[in-house]
Amino acid sequence: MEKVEYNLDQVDLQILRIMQQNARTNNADIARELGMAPSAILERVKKLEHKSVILDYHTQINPDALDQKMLSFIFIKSHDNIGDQRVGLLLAKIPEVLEVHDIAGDDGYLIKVRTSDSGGLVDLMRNTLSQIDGIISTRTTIVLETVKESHKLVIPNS
Amino acid sequence: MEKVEYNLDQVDLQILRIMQQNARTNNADIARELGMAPSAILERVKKLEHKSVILDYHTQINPDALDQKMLSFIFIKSHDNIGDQRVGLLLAKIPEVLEVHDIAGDDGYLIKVRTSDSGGLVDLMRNTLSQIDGIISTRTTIVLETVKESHKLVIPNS
DNA sequence: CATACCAAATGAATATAATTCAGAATTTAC
DNA sequence: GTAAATTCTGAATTATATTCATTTGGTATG
Repeated sequence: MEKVEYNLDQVDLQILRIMQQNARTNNADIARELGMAPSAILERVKKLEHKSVILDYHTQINPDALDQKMLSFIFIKSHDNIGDQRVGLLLAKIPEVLEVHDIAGDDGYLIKVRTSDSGGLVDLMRNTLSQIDGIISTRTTIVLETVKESHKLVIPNS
Repeated sequence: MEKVEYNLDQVDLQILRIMQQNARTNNADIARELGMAPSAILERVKKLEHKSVILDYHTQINPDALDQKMLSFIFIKSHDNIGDQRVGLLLAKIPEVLEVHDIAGDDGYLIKVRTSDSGGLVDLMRNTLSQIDGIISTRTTIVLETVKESHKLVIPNS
């Protein structure tokens, strides 16, 4: 783990707040909102990108529109030891697997998976997960309905 | 549930693919890449927004930089009946609660929570969750490390 | 088939925004 | 305090967004 200093000031936080709300807000608008020159904002945004404060600009697409109506969470018990993430890294390579979290307690992972339907989930488990050596067991939780799905972090006021 | 036709053609899918990769890719670049006029792309993007195919443009911020190092998933058993989501909606209002999923089987919810540290999590559970009437029990899963966290859907080739 | 119709694309014109950079202002470190 | 570094401004240039009249292509219809 590297020690990194992020050192965000008030203006940085405001920029992040605006861009987290809408990643396509343009420089000029941000500048107007903060009462600064667009060039200053541009520099700051680039710096935030370089410092890996901003990781990505992402378009959230309606899963229904792409016929990915099914969401599931799967707990996976593995033979991975502490510090080893072989199984985790293999899971991460699967496109339908959106998230892979190494969790405490159970020497296992929690993964988030999107498929078209239950058939797609079964296929994934039969054809892909079963190919991964080191998986001991799985426990699947099916999402009936998503009430909230945000990626917006709480940005401190100061 | 409304019946909606999304009717995405090849060009739409390509646009989505590009924009999912980088939400800040500009119109002109997309147009160049697809060999079309920028104005045509603009129209399509606006239509995708109106049709709610594109839901949001979101900046993914490094949680460490905002001192939100702790990620947890909490299973919540509630008194909500089928079709009722009172507890779910209350959970959704909590800013630290990024996701709320109504899950099958347990008449409960799975929520994703980001806090600064374990103290922040304890605070949240003591001060906020405990205020919600109808929660029967909680089971917390702590994330040691996130191996993958993507929001990119699998976009079909055709 | 010809015609009308609709949806979507082009391309030119205009309005805005991004980007660069020199110089001024501010902050930081000693 | 002062030098060095950082950040800001504002003007100039380049590039992009946006609008819109016109064209194109597909499809239904008499």
